[in-house]
Amino acid sequence: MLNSPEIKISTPSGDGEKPVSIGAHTIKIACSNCNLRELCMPVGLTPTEMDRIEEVVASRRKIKRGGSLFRLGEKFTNLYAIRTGFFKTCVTTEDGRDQVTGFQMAGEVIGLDGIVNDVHTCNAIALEDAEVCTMPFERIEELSREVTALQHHVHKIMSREIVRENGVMLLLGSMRAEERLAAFLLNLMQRLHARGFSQSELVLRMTREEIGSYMGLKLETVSRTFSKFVEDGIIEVKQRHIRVLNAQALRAIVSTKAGS
Amino acid sequence: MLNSPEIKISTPSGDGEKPVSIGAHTIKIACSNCNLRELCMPVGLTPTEMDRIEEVVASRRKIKRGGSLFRLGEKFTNLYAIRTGFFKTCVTTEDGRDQVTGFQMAGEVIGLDGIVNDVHTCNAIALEDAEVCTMPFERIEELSREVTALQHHVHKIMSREIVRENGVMLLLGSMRAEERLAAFLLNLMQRLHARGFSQSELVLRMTREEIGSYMGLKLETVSRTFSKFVEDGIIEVKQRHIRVLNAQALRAIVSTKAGS
DNA sequence: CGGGACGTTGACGGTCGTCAAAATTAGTGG
DNA sequence: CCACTAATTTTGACGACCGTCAACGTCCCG
Repeated sequence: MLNSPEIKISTPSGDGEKPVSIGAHTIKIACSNCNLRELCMPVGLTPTEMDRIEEVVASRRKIKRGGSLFRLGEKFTNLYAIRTGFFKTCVTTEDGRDQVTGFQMAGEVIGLDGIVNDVHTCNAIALEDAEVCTMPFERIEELSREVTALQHHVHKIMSREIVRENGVMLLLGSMRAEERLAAFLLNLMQRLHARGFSQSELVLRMTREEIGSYMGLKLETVSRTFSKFVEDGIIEVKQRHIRVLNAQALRAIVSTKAGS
Repeated sequence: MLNSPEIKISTPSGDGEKPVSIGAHTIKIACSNCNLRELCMPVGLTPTEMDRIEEVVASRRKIKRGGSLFRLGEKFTNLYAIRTGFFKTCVTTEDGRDQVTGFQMAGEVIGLDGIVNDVHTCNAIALEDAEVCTMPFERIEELSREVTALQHHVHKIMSREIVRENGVMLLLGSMRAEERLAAFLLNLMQRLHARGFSQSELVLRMTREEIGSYMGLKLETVSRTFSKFVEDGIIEVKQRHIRVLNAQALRAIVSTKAGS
């Protein structure tokens, strides 16, 4: 609902092979070695195609926690594949409104909003120290004219984002606070699990206020609702550490026809 | 906010050249003659490219009011360009929830949700008798490998949809009923105006309930809010006919920092 | 003319936002 | 390592906004 559920990589790993420093230089970027390739890249590529796609990945870039990958109004030139870390994207209006439009984690692609007008329409902020692969969009377009699998892949990534946003609209338009937050937790768990993390434990990288913004709620409501889940024995909360004791109960909350 | 605002075609027309029947057959589909081409098609094509793109448009299809163009769960094969008529797209869940995710009018492309998994994830329902151009997605992909302008165009259309949905999320997540409906009316007006219709008068093709679903409100709230706008002298309402008396007031309502 | 879909309006209540205060944690500099 | 401040979180009291339920009015179409 919040994210398409079919993503599941086969070789999960906590941190994976970092760009190891040998003396003064760093090992060449190599998607073929990257444990996230099944998330970022098309499957079933020939070695030749793989090589060519690696050329698209121009460089890596590190972002400190709180720093921005791109900002609203900046010229669009690159898409970014997240290697490590956690981002939020948010739109802001002149009158000071601010809306988190998504949270992105390793293996996800960020920056698609910039394509229409060659300008980014949202901010991408790192919620923890992060590293991204920079992919000049012009080169993606060039190469996807030649490598059909890449073309498909780009289309699917964009379509997936559209479908994800449809799910968020459903959530914002018709669910009550408990349902929204249950869906939110389930979605995070599912995505983290697909990356090899625990099914039941997770660490929130964002504040209650950011969760609230994403879910169309105030931070107090987020806090209260978490507290209620704790009372009901559904989760344990210790600051940003959350342990899900009863995932089935969360699923039941989401699919309760109430509210509407 | 609800739709990207930069679309503006230069040769608007009320109904345009329909597929005129001459005797038993219909005039060949010709994008080059279509008055909507500036909405559906890339600009600056060579005549050769234009010819090739016309081959992609396989056929036309008429949908009666209330009929569906595609349904949730159906196999995805085509994108559709709306020639005439008005559609809604909506997602439904097992537990009976229903959320309108967008309203589409002439010149807009519909069906992008199906690309990720080759299955449509929403329903597209005609709100009035409609006609669409059917564009097999495989052929779009083929041709956009060869015609760069088409490739750009496809990417922009998808990105535009992502940005539109970001706007809706902002609206659903942080605006109050009056703000939502003011934004809704302004958006419809802007899109209709770009198609050559009046700046100030519009006919709603959807029910209060459908507006409410899109905006995350109940139909009673929609009705009440319209009534309030009437009291305030901002609009006139006669059933589905709406005349905007004070667009500036609507804009002021949207950008009031109130609410969140 | 009559039935059904759609729209309007009122009364009432629930959910969630607002405001405020206190508790806990994180971050910073000595 | 500790003190101190800022940031985040929790909890409570209260009220506003909007949903719910209900009744009535209007339009459309056979």
